[in-house]
Amino acid sequence: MDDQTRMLTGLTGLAGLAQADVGDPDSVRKQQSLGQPQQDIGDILQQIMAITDESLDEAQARCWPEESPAHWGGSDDPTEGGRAGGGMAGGGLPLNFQHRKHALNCHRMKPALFSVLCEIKEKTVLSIRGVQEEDPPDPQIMRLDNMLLAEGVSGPEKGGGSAAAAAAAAAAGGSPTDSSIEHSDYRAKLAQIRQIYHSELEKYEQACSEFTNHVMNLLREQSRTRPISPKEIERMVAIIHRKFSSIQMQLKQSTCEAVMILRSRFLDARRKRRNFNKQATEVLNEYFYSHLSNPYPSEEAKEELAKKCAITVSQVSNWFGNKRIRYKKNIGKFQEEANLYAVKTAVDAANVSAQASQANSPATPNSGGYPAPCYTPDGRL
DNA sequence: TGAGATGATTTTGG
DNA sequence: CCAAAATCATCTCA
Repeated sequence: MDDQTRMLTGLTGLAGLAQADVGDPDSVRKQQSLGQPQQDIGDILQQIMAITDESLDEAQARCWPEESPAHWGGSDDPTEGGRAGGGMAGGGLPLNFQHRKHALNCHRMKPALFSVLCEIKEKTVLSIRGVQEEDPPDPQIMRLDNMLLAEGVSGPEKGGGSAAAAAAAAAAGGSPTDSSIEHSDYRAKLAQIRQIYHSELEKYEQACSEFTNHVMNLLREQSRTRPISPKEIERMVAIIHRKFSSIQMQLKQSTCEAVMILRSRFLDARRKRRNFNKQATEVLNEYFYSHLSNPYPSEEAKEELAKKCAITVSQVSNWFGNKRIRYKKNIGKFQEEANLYAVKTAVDAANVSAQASQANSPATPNSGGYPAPCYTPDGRL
């Protein structure tokens, strides 16, 4: 960078240009001390301007001086280039394009000029572009990442996945035997998804790094002939990564969808609903009808019932919720059942041998609770 | 195979 | 937040 600043002090025209284009106050100061190589710089600058002013066709045409040798003159005199750039494009030039290019490349001022051009470019084009290209971590992709991690698709090999699945299975509250069968099935499918996901991800990553390398090499190569700063290359790499990450997001999205479908297929409790066994229903009904005036078992009662029926507490709650609403909705339909359990309870309580009774008197609402059938303690209705 | 039963989940209301 | 009510999805059985 030292070289560069030293060189800058001599850049009469360029400093002006930089100031005009970029508004860099420093360049004003820098142009005040003029060194010896002023002539050379002016010359090179003119040449550069001439090149940029030329159309591609003109430049190409000049690569072949033998086609119009008379046109080119023969002078190597640097003062020849002292005219305005625009004029050069129209009139005869002292050097053909390749010669000029070579001369420029070999010139000792070239690195300094190049870095100045890079700087100007950076400050104009790139800064404008940079405004809309800030990339905060995409919330969408973060969400997808989190979900994939939680489902055990990404992240550590087995631990996360089976733990999450086990937790889900436990939450679903199925019976241990068939849940383990379905569980292994689920795990197999999840592993399949996981494998596909990882292989695709690897493919994308490989393609991304290959492409990035390719572009970087290309830009490095080009940076020998046109002003490309390392920062610009960096920026390009960032752009490529953004593009690839948007592709990755699609992969993640579809993986998430696949996992969700799998989950709903295997782990949605409704999909593997089993009716409670007869004994369990009996226990629950017994409790319900014997507490018909207040069919709301306490937490302890629920736990007790859950244990007796080999189901979970929340299943007991569900059962009572369903039972209450369905009983209330259609008392008539449950009358027979109510009587049956009423008899049963009464008999148990009185500890006397009961005789079956087919009477079905209409239920009468009891105080504040659910309508209950009438019965006497000895089992007669 | 379809209607009703039933367990689970979601929505609603206090 | 809890229970009621509505709804869903599956099971059972004629």
